Amino acid sequence: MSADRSLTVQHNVEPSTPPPLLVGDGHSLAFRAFFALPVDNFSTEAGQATNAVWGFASMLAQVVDAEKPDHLAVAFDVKGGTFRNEMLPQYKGTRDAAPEELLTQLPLIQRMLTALGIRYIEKPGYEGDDVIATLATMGDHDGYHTLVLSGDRDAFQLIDDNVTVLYPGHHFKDLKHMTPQAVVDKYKVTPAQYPDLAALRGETADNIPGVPGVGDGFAAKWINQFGSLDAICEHADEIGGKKGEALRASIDQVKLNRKVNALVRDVDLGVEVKDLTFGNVDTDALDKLFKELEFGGRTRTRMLKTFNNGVSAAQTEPGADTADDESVVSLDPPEATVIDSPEAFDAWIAAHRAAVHVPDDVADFTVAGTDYQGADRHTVCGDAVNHAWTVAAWGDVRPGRATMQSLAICAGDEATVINAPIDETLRGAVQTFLDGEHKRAIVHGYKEFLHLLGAAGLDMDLPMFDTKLAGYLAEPDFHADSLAQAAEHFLDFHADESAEPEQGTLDFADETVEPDAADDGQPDESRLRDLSIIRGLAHLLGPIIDEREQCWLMRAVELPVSRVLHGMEHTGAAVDLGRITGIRDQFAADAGMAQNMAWQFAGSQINLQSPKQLQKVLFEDMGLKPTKRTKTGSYTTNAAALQTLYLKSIDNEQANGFLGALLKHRETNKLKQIVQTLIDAVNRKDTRIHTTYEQTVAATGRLSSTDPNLQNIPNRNAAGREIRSAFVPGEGYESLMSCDYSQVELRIMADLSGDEALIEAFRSGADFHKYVASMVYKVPVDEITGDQRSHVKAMSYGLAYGLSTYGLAQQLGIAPREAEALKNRYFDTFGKVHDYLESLVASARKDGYTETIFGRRRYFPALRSTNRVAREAAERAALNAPIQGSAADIMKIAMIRADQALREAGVKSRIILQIHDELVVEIAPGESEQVTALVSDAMEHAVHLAVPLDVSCGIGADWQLAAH
DNA sequence: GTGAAGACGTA
DNA sequence: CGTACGTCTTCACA
Repeated sequence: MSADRSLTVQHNVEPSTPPPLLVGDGHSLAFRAFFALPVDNFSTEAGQATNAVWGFASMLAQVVDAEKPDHLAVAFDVKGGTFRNEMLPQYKGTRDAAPEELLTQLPLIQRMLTALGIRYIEKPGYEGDDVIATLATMGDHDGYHTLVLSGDRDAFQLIDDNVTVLYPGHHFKDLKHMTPQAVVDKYKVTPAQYPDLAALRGETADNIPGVPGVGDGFAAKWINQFGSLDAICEHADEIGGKKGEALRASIDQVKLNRKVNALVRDVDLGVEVKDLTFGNVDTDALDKLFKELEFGGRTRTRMLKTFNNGVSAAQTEPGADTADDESVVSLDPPEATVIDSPEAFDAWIAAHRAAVHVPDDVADFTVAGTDYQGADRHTVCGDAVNHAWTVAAWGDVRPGRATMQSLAICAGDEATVINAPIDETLRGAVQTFLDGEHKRAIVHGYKEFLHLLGAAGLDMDLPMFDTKLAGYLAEPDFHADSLAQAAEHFLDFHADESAEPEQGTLDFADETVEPDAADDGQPDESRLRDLSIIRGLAHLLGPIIDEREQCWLMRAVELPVSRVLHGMEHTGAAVDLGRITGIRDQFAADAGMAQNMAWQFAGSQINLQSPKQLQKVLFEDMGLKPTKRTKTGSYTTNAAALQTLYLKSIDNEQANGFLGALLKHRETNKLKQIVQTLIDAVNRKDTRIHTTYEQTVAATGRLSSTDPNLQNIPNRNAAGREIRSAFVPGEGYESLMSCDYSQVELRIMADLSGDEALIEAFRSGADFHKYVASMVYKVPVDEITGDQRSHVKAMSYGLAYGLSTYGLAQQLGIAPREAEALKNRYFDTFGKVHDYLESLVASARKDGYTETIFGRRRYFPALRSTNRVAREAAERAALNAPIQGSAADIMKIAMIRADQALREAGVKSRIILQIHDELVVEIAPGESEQVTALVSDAMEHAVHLAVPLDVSCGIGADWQLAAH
């Protein structure tokens, strides 16, 4: 990670073209905004949804900022049918197909456009697309360069040298500039031919059927072969095969499609392009509207900045607004006082204590004695987040090498800054403050903060609120790498370049700092800004967390787990350097041998790590028949493919020999690389590896591990497992213990589904998979074959992933029909599991999100995608999220309980690693029995389910030997 | 130098 | 055509 990171600014690189005319497709934008933003977060007190309005404003502003048009208009559909309905009865004007909650927002959007001084145009009997086509044609005629902002591909027919369509990608942000060349590249036809292609293919979103079995590819092929749709129809008889047959069958439909998708370019709009200027916002109307919609001043400022020419937002900052708009928190940096004596510190705290109001019942929430079964999860932070101490520190947060540069405490609009090094007496004063006030403090990234504090000899018990964790709970699919990114995402606050931290200073918690960091004693402006950003985030996120009843999740689970993780990272895992370098050398030797052998067979020294070179050797030089393709269309050379090729090439001595050596090289070289990465990560001071656990990355609630990743150390085969023997107890410790949950996810499914048969399978205490197999196949347990057991096992595990029968068949090497039969038998036996899994997807579709046992949410906007692949992927993820997430919650609670139990027992043993369902504990001499009992109890009783949680523990002289 | 692609390690 | 991650190497680009 580098310290000198600059914000990436999107520049539109078209210096030669004049400022263009921008025409927006109002309906398409509103639709997009509606589905992109959760209604929950965007509704007025009265219940009016505002997500589409806000999203519309934000998207349009974004595009105007990027493209800087000098003329602007937005086209809308008009309610009721158009001429198209008469031609095609099932045709749905997009407007009539929209959900009610979106429709009520369209008038608000139009009101907003009027207030912003932007022309919107609608024409009865026509669609917005026709208006756009007409404007683009008029613009073309008048010499403008026109940009059409639309997510509707019908607009592609308008593209020429003077008309570009801005087509949103997966994220609205990455707009594709669709030029004639871009259309040809993507579809292999010209923009003018695009409607022909669309007519053949159909448009599922508009309920327009095309030729069955014909997609973009075939449509383009025919168009290029015959020149046009008309010509294709004339020569339909000459096209063979099923597709030709299908074409002839739907020829009338296709012709109709073509009529319907042709846009009208000469609607009488009663305006001229030159009149479509903008830049005069009616601030009174806008303020009135935004007040109704309960939009904050930040949105207002953004709108004025983009749409109000000449008049700066600051000048028109509303005076009347401030009275009724307490919701706006200033992001101006606080006034700072640098302090270097305990007396001054105490005085500053005393003087600012009055600005902090946190009710005792909020402050005194404690985890001790909390019932993790969730009897009382209705704790709230309420308004306290706006009246707390904001505490932050800056420096290098990497575990094992953390250093703190400065620390700041903020109350109200003022802050005190303490620069390192902190002398003994001042440190005492600060520690006293932290001990007394931690419950009234908000931070951003408690774990990172603890690393910084620790570097200065300080510590702080659980704070009241953590904006990093809150942001993660609010939106687990979004991940900010820095505080600045969080500010951008949640607060729409863009750090301007002049305020960029100067070289060497560092961010908050996520990056390293140059040793020569500026040290003039003056508080850095960007650090003070960080404080106000944290306050802004708390102000925004506090109510969201409260409203979703996730305050308990943050305070009783995430924050305590942060503290445990800090300890694990700080402690690190001890490594036997001699052993690990020996392992590395062995793998290196094996890999070298395999490489030489592969080179001999190949006859040249190709790079075995280059898929590209391998493709050439295997599929061109040796002429082997490829198995599968990668997503980009080239032939895969992955292990599965190589294995298949290897087995098929027994009679080809050269290929067979090469493939064997290549497979061997793949395996050993990978292991060598893994081991080398670990060696590089060993901290020379203590010969331990200090990983970093990311608590806000995995969307399901799991942790992840980086720098290095200690959650993917090989464990599946003997050679790889050997690496684990290099992890050993450190100085003063005698062994390692590994405890893991068996089948947690399946147990969660048993509990949540309430399936009596599956619950019984777990309660019986027998070999679980064998027992399930006997139920599925209806034969006694002792007659279950190895195949039956493994098939059922794969089925069980596949359930939680949304595994298809095809995938199951492939994995087990059986026929799809057999897999189908297995699935049917399985669900006959465990019917409630089936119903439960379906209900997960159904409720996600209905509510937009899934929830774990403890109320952790994940949102799935893609469930409403018209793209089948995307939608089905979302369905599988929605199925998996509550199961994987609940397992993650349970493990987090187990970690908190285990850590607490070890502390209370006063033992030296400590948790050092977590691998999703496994904990590794470093055991001090004489503590093994006691610690085994404490940790396994903490894990087994983390929650109470309808089935027992089974934990198995093992102890050994290294991690490998601790396996059980 | 940066980013995408491909590969592969874990639960 | 199975979820969730992180990291390495190569290769094409700036």
